Amino acid sequence: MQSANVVKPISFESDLLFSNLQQSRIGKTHPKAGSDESFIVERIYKAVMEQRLAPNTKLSEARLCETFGVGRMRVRRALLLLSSQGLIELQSNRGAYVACPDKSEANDVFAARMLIEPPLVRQLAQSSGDIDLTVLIDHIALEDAARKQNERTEIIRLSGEFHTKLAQATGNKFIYRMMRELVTRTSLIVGLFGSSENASCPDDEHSNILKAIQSKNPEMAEKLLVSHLNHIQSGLDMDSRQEPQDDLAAILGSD
Amino acid sequence: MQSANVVKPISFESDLLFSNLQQSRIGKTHPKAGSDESFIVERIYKAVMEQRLAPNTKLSEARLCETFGVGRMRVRRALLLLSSQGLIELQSNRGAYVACPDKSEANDVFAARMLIEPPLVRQLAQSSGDIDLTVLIDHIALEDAARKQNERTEIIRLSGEFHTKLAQATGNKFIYRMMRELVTRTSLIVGLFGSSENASCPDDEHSNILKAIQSKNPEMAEKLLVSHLNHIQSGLDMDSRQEPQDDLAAILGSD
DNA sequence: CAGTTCACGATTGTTAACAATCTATGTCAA
DNA sequence: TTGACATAGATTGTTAACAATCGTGAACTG
Repeated sequence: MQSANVVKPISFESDLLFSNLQQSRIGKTHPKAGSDESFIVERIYKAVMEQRLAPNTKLSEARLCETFGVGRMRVRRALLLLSSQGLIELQSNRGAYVACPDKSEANDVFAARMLIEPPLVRQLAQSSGDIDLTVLIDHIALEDAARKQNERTEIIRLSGEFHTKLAQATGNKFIYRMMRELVTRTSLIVGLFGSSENASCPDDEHSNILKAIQSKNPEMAEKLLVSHLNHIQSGLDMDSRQEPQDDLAAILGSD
Repeated sequence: MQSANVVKPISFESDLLFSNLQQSRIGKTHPKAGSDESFIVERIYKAVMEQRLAPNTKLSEARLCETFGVGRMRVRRALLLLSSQGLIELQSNRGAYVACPDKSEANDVFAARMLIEPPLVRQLAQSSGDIDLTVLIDHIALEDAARKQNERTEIIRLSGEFHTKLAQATGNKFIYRMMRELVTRTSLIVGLFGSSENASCPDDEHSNILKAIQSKNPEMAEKLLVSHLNHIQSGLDMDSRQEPQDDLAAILGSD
């Protein structure tokens, strides 16, 4: 039938989600969860972090099935997990849509980050001795490299992931999960309310924060982080939000 | 058999989960998620909060199906959600078990709470004017009432929920979710490592914290909360953990 | 008697067909 | 032309049968 059809209708699977499908085959024998739909979650998570999956984009089951080559069950499980993380929203009998935070939610996200991250970096700076900071050091290197090569999506994602890795450096699973959720949501917000310039964090602010931590200066680390978060937030225009492209725009845009 | 045994080891379905099944029928027309398995999640969440569902208890699909009178699909969705919140653990081809935190996880939970809750109550105390504290005031009343009536499970649950309601008072969805997860986990931990006396928080500490918030005294509020958390944690004996009862003990105990 | 193997029952994982719901198109009437 | 209505297609929700896996206990062997 339509098997020979080269239509290649849309963007989001091949462009956004198919990229490097093989790599996740490696960690197959997870000692963890029931089945392995985690790679679907990871792929979509990554696409959101890189601001390629725009808010309100529809994620239809059938399309995800053929995209990832799995049955509907796996896809539905993945969608349920993503919705529980707040990355997507499930509408009854209507399908799954990438979450589209509003002004109020955006404020909540930054308020939550303002509550958590300052004491977090302060603590990191205090106990800098017995904590492994190589993750962060390596990460700064990755950011620099991506910036040099001008890889936009990579820069955006790494820019956000620096903050999750701050949490990861504490070695505390719960703090890590919380930050991960907040950072992901921030990425959606910046994509919605931000201009293209400040899609990523300013060049050396991350590096300065890390230096403050390394030199065991809690006050400085906290101060730099607070002003960093303020930079991000003030770069947003909460009122003039660019209308979230619904699925039509996203799909038709790729022909 | 041992039904007369005072131990009341409990069958988890009738005693723990069936109680007031009807009430959740009310909020049927949720504007939200795909289907309504949320009442299953809520019921199990509540049972964990009240320390009636012991860690490592097996939650078999078939039993949950007949308990809640729903199909396997709903149950599996509910289990997946619960596992994503960390309340239960899904083992491949083996089923779902109530999460059983170890020493290290317990430390992480308290570390995370020490990071988040102090700035949280501090903030509440600072902006006490424009924030609705009636939730907390009402809650204290509930706690007192439950204590007077000596309703053990109620006391335990309310004791934990005070902290989630502190977060709820901020009006910030994300802070609320984080605290809820941490408090739930704390409940599991206290059930595992705590003695029966300190299963609930000391009588008036919650009340004092609330008073400090109402009188807009951030320093006092934070100080009281920190010592409160320390009380809880120091009441635990991390080394002599009572062996978690597996499903056999729980299920067979009810015949 | 101890240890291993095999087979059975029970439980979970998967699939595919079916049912219900929504969206879009086309028709008809005002 | 515009609006409402009805029908058809597509999409999601549900169910039940089937497949795979695990735990247990009996039988067998050394």
